[in-house]
Amino acid sequence: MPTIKDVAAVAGVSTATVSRVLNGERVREETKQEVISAVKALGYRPNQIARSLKTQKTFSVGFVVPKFDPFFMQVAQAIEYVLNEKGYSLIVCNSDENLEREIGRVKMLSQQQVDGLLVVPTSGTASHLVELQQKGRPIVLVDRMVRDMVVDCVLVDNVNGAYQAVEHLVTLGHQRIGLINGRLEVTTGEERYRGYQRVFEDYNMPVDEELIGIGDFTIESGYLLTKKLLGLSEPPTAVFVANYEMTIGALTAIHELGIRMPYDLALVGFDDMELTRLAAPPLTTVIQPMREIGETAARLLCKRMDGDHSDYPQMYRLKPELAVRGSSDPAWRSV
Amino acid sequence: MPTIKDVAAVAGVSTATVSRVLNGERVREETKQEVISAVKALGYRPNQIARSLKTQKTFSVGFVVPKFDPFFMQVAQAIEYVLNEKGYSLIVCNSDENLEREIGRVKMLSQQQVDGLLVVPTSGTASHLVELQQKGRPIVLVDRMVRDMVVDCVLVDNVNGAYQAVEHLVTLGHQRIGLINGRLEVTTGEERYRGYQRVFEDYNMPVDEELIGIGDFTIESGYLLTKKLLGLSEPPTAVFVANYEMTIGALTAIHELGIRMPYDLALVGFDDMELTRLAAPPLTTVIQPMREIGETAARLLCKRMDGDHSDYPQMYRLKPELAVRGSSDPAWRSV
DNA sequence: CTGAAAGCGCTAACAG
DNA sequence: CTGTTAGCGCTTTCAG
Repeated sequence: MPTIKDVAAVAGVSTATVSRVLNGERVREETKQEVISAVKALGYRPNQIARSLKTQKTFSVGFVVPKFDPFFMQVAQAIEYVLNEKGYSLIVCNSDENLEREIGRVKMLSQQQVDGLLVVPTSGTASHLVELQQKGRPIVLVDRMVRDMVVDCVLVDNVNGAYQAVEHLVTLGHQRIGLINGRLEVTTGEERYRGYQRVFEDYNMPVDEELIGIGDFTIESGYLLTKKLLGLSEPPTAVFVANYEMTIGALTAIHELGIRMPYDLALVGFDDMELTRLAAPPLTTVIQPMREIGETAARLLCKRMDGDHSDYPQMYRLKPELAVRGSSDPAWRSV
Repeated sequence: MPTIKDVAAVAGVSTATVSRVLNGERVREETKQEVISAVKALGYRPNQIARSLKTQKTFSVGFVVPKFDPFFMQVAQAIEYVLNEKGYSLIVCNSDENLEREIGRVKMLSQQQVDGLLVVPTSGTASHLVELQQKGRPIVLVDRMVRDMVVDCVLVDNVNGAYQAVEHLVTLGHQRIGLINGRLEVTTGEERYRGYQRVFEDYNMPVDEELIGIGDFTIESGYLLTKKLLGLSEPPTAVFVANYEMTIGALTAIHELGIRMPYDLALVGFDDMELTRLAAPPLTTVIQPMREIGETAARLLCKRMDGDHSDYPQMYRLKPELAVRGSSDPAWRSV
């Protein structure tokens, strides 16, 4: 691999001049051309590592997700797109919904000297993030928050999303409405739970604790909790499932039990993936703006990496939207 | 951020000694302890960039995918897992099924000095990859091949997968079998096409070109091609759809047209995602071993990065498996 | 076993 | 406008 020295030698100039040409600084047109042809002749490409060491800028950012699932990957795609526009590359890491691993990944990214970090935190603990932050690396939390940390974040209004979902079920006349949710330490879990509760408050209905299932946002746990709820002596007539993976699990259980939606059970799920419209019947879901989440987070991070610290800390609360379809509404008809 | 110098100063030793401790070389136990406590006291973390510059090893590898879709992300997850075990981090890039972008991403990764590269090539052109390869960077192609390049690759036996799918349909008595496929320049497209053809050869049946739809592996094109096939004066009685995204598109069209599977139309799709078992009826699909693809590719790359060039070039052809379910087989019953 | 010193490839003052 | 020079933070001979 040729270095800047080789280029300088071939072009008959100093390395400084080559560097200037490479970085678009003013250089006499003639010498510039010589440098350029030397670069071409050698097939030279600047070594980003060396550049980074000097400039303290790596043009890479990390994104730590709890899972490579469709939701986070859609967000990742949007992030990657925005970042690449600005010359950054994205290092995607999987924390596996496990704090130990999350800490490991963050540490690794930190040592790789990423210019910024996007994290979907696995739990409420934040010390490893705070540490990084204090070293001056911009961090933006995505989709989930942590307590005890002042930090930029891009979130969805989960309370509102859950509220819309459950209120919709109430409006349809349901009283016994089950909730299938993830761990409450995860802010999305806690917020969706709050949205659920709030509907009961507002409509002055009692909450039956028996109908509240707490799992871990996986397909498996959605499946198990649904089975459990439907096996109660007085099963719910409607269920709200608080994320995509659990929705898949719930559907599996429902299919298995031969339960017909929306007649035997009305269901509102979460996230608008392909599955949603293709299921039979099509699923009523709370749609999260995945693309917008990613773009917003990436732009905010870029702003911070550019040294613009205005309005810190900034918190976005993007609005989810309820799409009513056949799984909840007997009157629903395809367009 | 403290540097190795600071640690050396605090510990009262030279930077060389600190480096030795950090890298596990033999150092007198006593001095070692002093270094360790200095490291802790300062919260020191080695700068991977500086280390990389010296050692010519970045402990990062790139993965270029045509899309952040479920199939590639499952593969990515497996890759990430294996790589992280060995201390590497994974930079995931999206070529958007576009050669220009692919070249851009590869160039970026090359400048980031990744230690190795995993690529799902967008097209048959390979010059940008050959170039990198000649610079001594290990490359492993994943899922797709390119012509005119001697390179390690981890592929699926697509001919066989398609063959199984189509033969299954023939066995069920179908004669007019549609094919919904991606571009033939993409090797997976070409191979699945060949598997389709081969069944017709082997069973001595004529291929009706009218029933062959060539799209681009997207949901949209799966949708359009399905509509087109089903709108023929003599529509097929069965369809084989050659990837997951197109399968989703096909299902959308089928639902829209109110066609009942498997009675009006038998369908075999590709890839075993959640959707598969939850669709009504459950989908017969060709299952690709996504996890194995990722693990195999990652291990092979690691081997190359470790300097082991035995059996070069190595080509894996992992075996897909046909899962027969209700969308093709009237006799199918859920377990 | 440890330290001094060179240098990985590049950029950025500072001179000229 | 261009060259010289001094590092960025780390590893690695080579001496001691």
